[in-house]
Amino acid sequence: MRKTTRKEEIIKVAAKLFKEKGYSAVTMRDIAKVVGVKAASLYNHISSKQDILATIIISLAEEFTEDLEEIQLLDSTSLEKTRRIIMHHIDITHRHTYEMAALNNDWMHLEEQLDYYLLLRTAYESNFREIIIEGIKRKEIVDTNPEVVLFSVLSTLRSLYLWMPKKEDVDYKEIRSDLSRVLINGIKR
Amino acid sequence: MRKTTRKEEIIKVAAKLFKEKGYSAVTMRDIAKVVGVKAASLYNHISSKQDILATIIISLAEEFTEDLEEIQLLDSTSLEKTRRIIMHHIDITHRHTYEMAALNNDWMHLEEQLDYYLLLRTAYESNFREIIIEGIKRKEIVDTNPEVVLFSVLSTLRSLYLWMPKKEDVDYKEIRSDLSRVLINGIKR
DNA sequence: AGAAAAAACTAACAATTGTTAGCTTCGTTT
DNA sequence: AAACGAAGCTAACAATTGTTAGTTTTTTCT
Repeated sequence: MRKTTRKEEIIKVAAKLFKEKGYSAVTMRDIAKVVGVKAASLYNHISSKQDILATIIISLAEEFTEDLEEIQLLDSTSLEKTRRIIMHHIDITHRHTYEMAALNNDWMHLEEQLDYYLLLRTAYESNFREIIIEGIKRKEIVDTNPEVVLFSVLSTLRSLYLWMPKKEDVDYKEIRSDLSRVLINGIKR
Repeated sequence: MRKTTRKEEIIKVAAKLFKEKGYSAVTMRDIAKVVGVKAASLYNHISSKQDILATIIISLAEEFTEDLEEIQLLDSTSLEKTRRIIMHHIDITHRHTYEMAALNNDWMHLEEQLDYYLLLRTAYESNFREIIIEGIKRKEIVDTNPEVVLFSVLSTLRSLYLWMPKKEDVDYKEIRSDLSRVLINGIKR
């Protein structure tokens, strides 16, 4: 049982608020109020508002990158690799629901780290696209514009954070199996 | 050929900026600069920043509502109704790409009109859900949690605005047929 | 051409923003 | 008990925000 530091608490609170109103609409005073502290006190733990955003987004983006690199090395069919990407995506979203909102909606407010983030994102999409193209070649995946296949899967996964928390009544593993089935059905040949 | 009024121009420029940075991060001075005018001059045409946002979101939400009500009255299978919803959604996004971003990301910044917007959205989702449930009953749609089916389709459609403008090279009608095929494949029995 | 209306401008406002400086309080270690 | 560092506080700052008032320019209509 790790004890969460104040810094981690601030970042978690910030992520939750960013999800509700977006980075720009959240003030340091908003974050401080939820943490139970004055705004100036936050600066004993973090160096800037921008720093909070970058921490949230970059660590999440790196987790996605690592997962995908691992999957690429597997000796599996393209469809199986795609299924694993979907599963990982659902798992990460389940663990980091608020952070996913920032990743999706507030990345353009990154400053120093913007280029690095875009690099990670582009690489992720390229690698996923390659898997899909390979799957189409091997006749595992339906012969449709690969861009459309990539988009239809990825956009659903990326929106999952909006929907995940509302459905705690529905079992998480049930969602995972139902959703991956629907997504795979859409693209398998 | 209707001549676009200054008010319409302001709203269009605002929508484009809202898409790029989000409502909260866009200032009246940003909008004014693109229009080619001083910020104070905007107020000869619109009554507030909030008014711009509400105009964008509510008119789009009402268009979705009207389309869906029309589809509900049709004497078709559930799968055919779903196919039409998908087509309409793609068409609207094609015509109002920037506005879709505000609808998706900035609705929470509505004030007076927030409740009305939520009413429209809830009704839209309920009506769509009913069509899906009916389709599952009639064994046209795969027997999966209807919430998952609804979400997987709707989240892809709602993200389309992010992707539509990049792919002007791909023919719009080709996207429409490819994407609707993938989505329908995912859910049909 | 001249009047009226529409739309632009300048200047300013009150509020809110992220952040810093300097000081105090608390818990821990010696 | 004394000393120290971590983490809180108050007060303030310079910049930016949406918006208004008052004035001037431009367009429209007779």
